[in-house]
Amino acid sequence: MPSSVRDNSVPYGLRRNLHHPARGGQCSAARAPGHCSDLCQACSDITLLLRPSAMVHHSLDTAMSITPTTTLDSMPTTPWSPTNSYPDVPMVMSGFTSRLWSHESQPQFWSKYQVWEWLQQVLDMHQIDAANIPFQNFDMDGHQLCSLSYQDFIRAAGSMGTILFHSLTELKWSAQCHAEIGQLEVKPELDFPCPFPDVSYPPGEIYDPIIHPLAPVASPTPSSPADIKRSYSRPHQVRKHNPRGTHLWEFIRDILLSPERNPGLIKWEDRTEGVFRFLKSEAVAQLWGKKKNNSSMTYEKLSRAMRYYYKREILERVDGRRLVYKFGRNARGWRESEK
DNA sequence: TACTACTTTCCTGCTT
DNA sequence: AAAGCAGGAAAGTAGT
Repeated sequence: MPSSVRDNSVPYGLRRNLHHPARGGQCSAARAPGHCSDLCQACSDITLLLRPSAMVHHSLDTAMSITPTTTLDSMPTTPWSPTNSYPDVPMVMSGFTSRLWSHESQPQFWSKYQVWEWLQQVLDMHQIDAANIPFQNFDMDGHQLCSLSYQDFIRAAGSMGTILFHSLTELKWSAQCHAEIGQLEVKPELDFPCPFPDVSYPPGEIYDPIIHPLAPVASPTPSSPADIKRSYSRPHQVRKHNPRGTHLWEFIRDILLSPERNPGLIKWEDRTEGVFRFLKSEAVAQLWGKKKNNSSMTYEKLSRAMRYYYKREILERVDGRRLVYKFGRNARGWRESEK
């Protein structure tokens, strides 16, 4: 239908139902967040994602006082990584329990070794040369690390201090989010004041795995601190310019690779085969819309874009399963071996 | 400015 | 009945 004859004064969801009488009554809030007086699932999901302020303040107040249970010399029994911190289990909000956010994933409980791992992974994520960070200044465990102020980070790591502080803050935030997520009061709020003035996102902005790629997913875990230092010897790498910004499939991929920042949105169905499923389809669409500054983004539109990827073999069809997609031969960066 | 790649919007028909 | 999938068509957006 030519756009000239489209009735754009009527929301598409309603227009569609007008054209499609079988579709009356779907929640239009998913298509127009903030305009729904009754809570629907999508609104609730978004709220959970966008409303961390209370949790964060609580996190900052209380996290520091937690007594570490690890010693300086204790070594982790398992490598610290988002993948093994988050087993492939359903991660819907309501079912999110503390077993998915174990002590070893909380910065407060890190050993000295884990602090170094974190340093390495932040550097990997930002492709920063290790020479930029004086490791001797971070010869401490997680409890001590968490007690550092922003200024302490600046003193310890110079310009890198901001990145490190930012990363640690997010991890503490995540830890607290996950600890409290089950008790979280659900309200239809879409904006929140940024809790970290020194490292703030723009007002109302939510975590974006592309803009803020702080989740440590970049590299294999070294077997020792010595390996960590050796791995830093490579020259500083420059990110490949992506003139179009992040594509949808990359956005989806990065959510999958950073589940601790977007719990319960998308989950791997088959990690090895690249099969994944949307758990909160409208929430993902809202997140994508937020990134594209498009408040009217819906899963319906997002899924159309996803279907275009079939032709380009960035995605493959998964027949007979709703909300399930599979990375295709032209998708890059999702395999564990590619990290 | 034109071209291009990619995404978004709208739609119908169908399936789950 | 509602939600999701498939895919055509066209418009919008942004980089070159």
